[in-house]
Amino acid sequence: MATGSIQTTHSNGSDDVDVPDVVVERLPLYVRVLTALAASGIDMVSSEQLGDQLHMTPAQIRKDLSYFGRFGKQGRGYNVAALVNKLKAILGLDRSWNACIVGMGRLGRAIASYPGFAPEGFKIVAAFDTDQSLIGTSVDNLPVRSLSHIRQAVEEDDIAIGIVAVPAVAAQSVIDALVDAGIGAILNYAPVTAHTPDHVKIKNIDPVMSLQSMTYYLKS
Amino acid sequence: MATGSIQTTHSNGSDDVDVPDVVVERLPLYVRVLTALAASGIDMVSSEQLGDQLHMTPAQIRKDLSYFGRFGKQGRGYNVAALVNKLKAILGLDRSWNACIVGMGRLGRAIASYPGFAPEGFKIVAAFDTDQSLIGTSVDNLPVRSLSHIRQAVEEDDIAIGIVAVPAVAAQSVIDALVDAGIGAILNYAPVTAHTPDHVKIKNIDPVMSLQSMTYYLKS
DNA sequence: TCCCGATTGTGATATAAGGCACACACTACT
DNA sequence: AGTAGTGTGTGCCTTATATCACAATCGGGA
Repeated sequence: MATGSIQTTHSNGSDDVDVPDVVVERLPLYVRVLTALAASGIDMVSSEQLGDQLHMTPAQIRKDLSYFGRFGKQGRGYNVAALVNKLKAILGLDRSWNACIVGMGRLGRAIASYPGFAPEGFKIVAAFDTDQSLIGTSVDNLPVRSLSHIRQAVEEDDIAIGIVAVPAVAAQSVIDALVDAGIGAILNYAPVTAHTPDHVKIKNIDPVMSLQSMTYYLKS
Repeated sequence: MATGSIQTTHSNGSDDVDVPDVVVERLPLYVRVLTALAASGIDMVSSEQLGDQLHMTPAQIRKDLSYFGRFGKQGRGYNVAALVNKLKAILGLDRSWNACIVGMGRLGRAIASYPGFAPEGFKIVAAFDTDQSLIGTSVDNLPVRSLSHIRQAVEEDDIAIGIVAVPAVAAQSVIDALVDAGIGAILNYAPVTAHTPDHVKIKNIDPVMSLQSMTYYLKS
């Protein structure tokens, strides 16, 4: 089970082992504030300043960063531009990624035309559905194809990410198909607890569930 | 800081203290699978069966439930219908909740016309924007009003939840306005780390950030 | 009625995450 | 060059979360 692990803290190169998921999930947050700081002309920042912005303790930020190297200078803090570049490289955000959407109903179309992905390097290059009346149509110049073409498309277009926007009942089989086609990560909008093999990351977007847990605190 | 807390495990009534957030966040998951089980005619379920479906250990499910009471029977498991009702009551899902949307751009309109909220008891009863060219228009029979009317609307329409779909730069001030108007929970779609006072829950929906953390595992 | 197989609820234990606090490093100023 | 001030990186401790494992309890069949 638990692998005896040494946290080698080399300053360069990619990580050696076992960075906790929670840490990885915070990195995009750091990238975001750092990018904003850079845009406003700030070029040096301390973990305390970052902590103020993010409502975290400075120690947590320093420790998170220390999983990947030594990026700061004592007495000075972090160079904003350098750190943002390092973090982007660590996250693999120094390149662009191709994604496909499965499910071109109302939700899928909204996602396809969401303008927030492209500027961050996520390109939606293919769209699939099983509904014959949708296949052949286009959404924002993106032709909707039959789901049966997915395997071929993943290879040809180097698609690493699948976005699932199908009804709950269809979700697991679509996810299986994506996994089978060789996709590496899935963003799932369907309200189901889907299963993937360990080598395929999956994250769920579920506004209803978010609301359903917040009401607990409302019914004071 | 930490309140010396006794975990009173009364079977009835609402909780007394301090249930961890992680536990509350899992409850909607339980509600969902239990509802599905009920729909397929199953009326008794064990923690092991639930664990299989949700990919969790049975012990975790039992312990989560034990924060709120004793719902199972030894040797038999849980009565599906009874448990789902209990959990819904605990989460405050045995009633409906009114919500408003702020920001009626592309994203706000997509959220407003998303058909998934109403069946779960979340009613979007008001929409706001600051853009004069949007105010007065309607989205799915929902009139878009000036943000300056928010306080009045929250009181008159008993709005407990605010959904934020404005650009990043405007988000914090909109959130402040919602807090000020007396809202109790916020679902934030803007890509910012927003701050609220302790008594106002906030949850973020951010597909881009989800993608940005998954790429870490892709860049093998 | 009594016993057997099943499954809960929960104290105790293990693991994971977070925070503290300080030695060390770097800059600037005299 | 020496010194004061600042802020990192990290060992150690605290807190939070997950899991184990077992006594207590239930229903059903002999």
